[in-house]
Amino acid sequence: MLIKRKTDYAIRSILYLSQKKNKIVDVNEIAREKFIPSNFLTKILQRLKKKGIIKSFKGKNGGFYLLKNPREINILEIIEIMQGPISLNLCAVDKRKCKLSNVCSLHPLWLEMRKNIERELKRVNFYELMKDYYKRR
Amino acid sequence: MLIKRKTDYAIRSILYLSQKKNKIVDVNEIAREKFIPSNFLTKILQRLKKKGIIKSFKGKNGGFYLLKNPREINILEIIEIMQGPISLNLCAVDKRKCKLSNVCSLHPLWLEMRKNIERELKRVNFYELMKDYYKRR
DNA sequence: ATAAAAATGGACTAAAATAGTCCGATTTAT
DNA sequence: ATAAATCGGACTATTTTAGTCCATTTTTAT
Repeated sequence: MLIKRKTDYAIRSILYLSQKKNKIVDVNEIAREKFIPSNFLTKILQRLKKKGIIKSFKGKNGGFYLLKNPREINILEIIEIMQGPISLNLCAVDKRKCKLSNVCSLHPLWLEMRKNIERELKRVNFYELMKDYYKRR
Repeated sequence: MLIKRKTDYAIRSILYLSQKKNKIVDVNEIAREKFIPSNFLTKILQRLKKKGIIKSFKGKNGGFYLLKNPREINILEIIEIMQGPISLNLCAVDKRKCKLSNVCSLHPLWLEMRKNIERELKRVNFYELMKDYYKRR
C-alpha cells in the first residue's frame, strides 16, 4: 500500500479542518465525522502540529485548527510528513540497499515513476479537494 | 512500498532469462547473479511458471526458460502476477472498506493515480529493459 | 478553588504483511 | 544407482502497521 492508514487519516482530517475554516475543532469531533480511532488520531494531529500544518489549544474548549491556507497545502506534502518520501521500490528509496542499482535498467524506471507520482500529487491542494467535496454531495 | 521484494526479484529474473534467450538456467544461477535468496526464488519461479511466463524442466540439467517473447511481457503484468493489483490506498483497492468513499473527493484521485501508474508500467516491456541494460554497461 | 475537558508524551501491544526457510517427494541425465 | 534439479506444502522469523493506554499538563467554566 502506497498510502498508509495514518496518512489517509491525516488527509481526511485536514480536509475536515479546511471546511471548518478558523473554527477550533477537537479530536473527538474529527474522529467521529471521519471514522478514525480517536486515540490514533491524537498521534497524527500531534505530528501535523509539529510540522506547522495545524495549531492546537489545550484545556477545556481546546482543539485544533488549520494554520495554513487550504490552497497552500498539497497532498504530497502531507504524505511526506506522515510517512516520508514516496516509496515505490527499495532501490528508489535508498540506492545503497540494492547491489545492482548501478548496472540495473530498472533503477531509472523506478526513479522516473516516483518523480511522476510526486508531480501529480503536488498539484492537488486542499482548496480543490474541498470544492470537489461539495460538488459531490 | 509499492513494489514488494518478491516482485522485484521476479522482474530481475525475467530480465536475466530474457538475456539468456532460449538457454535453460537453473535457480541457483539466477539467485547468484541477481542476489536473490535461492529458496525464496524457487517460490517466485513457481508462480511465474503457473502463470505461463516461464517453462521448467525437472531433473538433472533442469531449469527454466522464458516462454514468451521479452517484447510481449510488460512490467505491469508481472507486478500483478506477483502481488495483485497496484495498491495505492485501501479505498482504491476495495471501495467497500472505506465508509466515506461515496462522498469523498479523494477517492477519484486515488483511482486516477492508479490508472496513470498502470498505463505507465504497461508501456515498459522486457526487450526495452534488456537494451537499456546493455547501454548501461 | 474546583472540576471537567481538552491536548501531550511516552511506553506498550496486537495484528497483519512481508520475507523468507526447510524438508520430503519426484523427476531426469549420466 | 546417484547426483542434481524442480515441486509442493508447511512452517517461521522479522518488520511494519495500526493502533491502545495511561499518567501529566493546561485551560476554562462554574
